[in-house]
Amino acid sequence: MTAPLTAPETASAATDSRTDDLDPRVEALVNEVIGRVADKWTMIVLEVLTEHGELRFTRIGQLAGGISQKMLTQTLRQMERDGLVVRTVHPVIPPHVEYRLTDLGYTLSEAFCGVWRWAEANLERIETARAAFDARAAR
Amino acid sequence: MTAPLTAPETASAATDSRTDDLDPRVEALVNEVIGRVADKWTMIVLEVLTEHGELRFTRIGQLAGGISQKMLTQTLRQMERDGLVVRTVHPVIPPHVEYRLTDLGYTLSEAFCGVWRWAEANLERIETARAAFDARAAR
DNA sequence: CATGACACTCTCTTTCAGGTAAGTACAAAA
DNA sequence: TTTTGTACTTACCTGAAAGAGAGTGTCATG
Repeated sequence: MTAPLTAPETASAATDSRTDDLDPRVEALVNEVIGRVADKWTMIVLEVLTEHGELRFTRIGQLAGGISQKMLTQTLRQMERDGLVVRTVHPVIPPHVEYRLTDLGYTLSEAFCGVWRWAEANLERIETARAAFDARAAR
Repeated sequence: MTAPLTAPETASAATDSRTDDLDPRVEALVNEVIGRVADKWTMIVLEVLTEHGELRFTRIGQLAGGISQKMLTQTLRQMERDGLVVRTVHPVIPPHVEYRLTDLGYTLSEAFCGVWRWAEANLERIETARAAFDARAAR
């Protein structure tokens, strides 16, 4: 048995090995939510909408840069489902659909801002660390 | 031409469509860093090490839950390379290797804490939104 | 001499995210 | 009548990620 690295459950079930520190199912949901939200395109769309306010489909695609229609639709749908954006359809002849962040979307955007700032602030440190590591490994 | 959704570059190169707000290459790097760091296993290992301090390989695997040795090694290597963890090898007979977060690792952990907290705080809102969306879509 | 402990490493196979390209619906404009 | 614009679907395909499972090196122990 070399696989998944399981904890020795045989030992004290009381002491436990701290598999859950807060809650069993909350942690799972939090992970799932983060997993979805930490998605590349979701983050980019979030940023685009944060900076430009209400936009329509094609425009978001342009501003996001390099996203396919398929992924854009998909991302937007998920975000709508999660309550991060509102989709407003104007029933006119050439379709006209607008997207904008909800309050929830904005708060998420702010939360991510911390990570974004961290990345910006520590870019150099990371590159230095990488260079050092690679140099060490080269031997 | 149905693909990648490009911006109309034909128009004023001066006005630009705000493809870069801060920096062309910095943004790319930031994205790359976030992409790596926002990885599922990286976040989990980060959390485990934040909460338990210095740990050895197998123990991290147990605490992370469900990670394969392969992914654990890979994740840990990347984190080491990026300067997020230090790997200490004690050259004894059955190998003994310990991992702990660097200062950089801690700061990242803190930055992520914001997102984590956001997820915890808004779980219900998200679930409600999803339920509402699914109900609407069911028609 | 076989076994076990520990931290990997290697290979094989499956899964799936995401890209490409084409199609749909509808009406107004050319 | 063909084209245009807009916001999507749908079908197909591929490369990369990740999981399973076995193998490696080393020495102490039984």
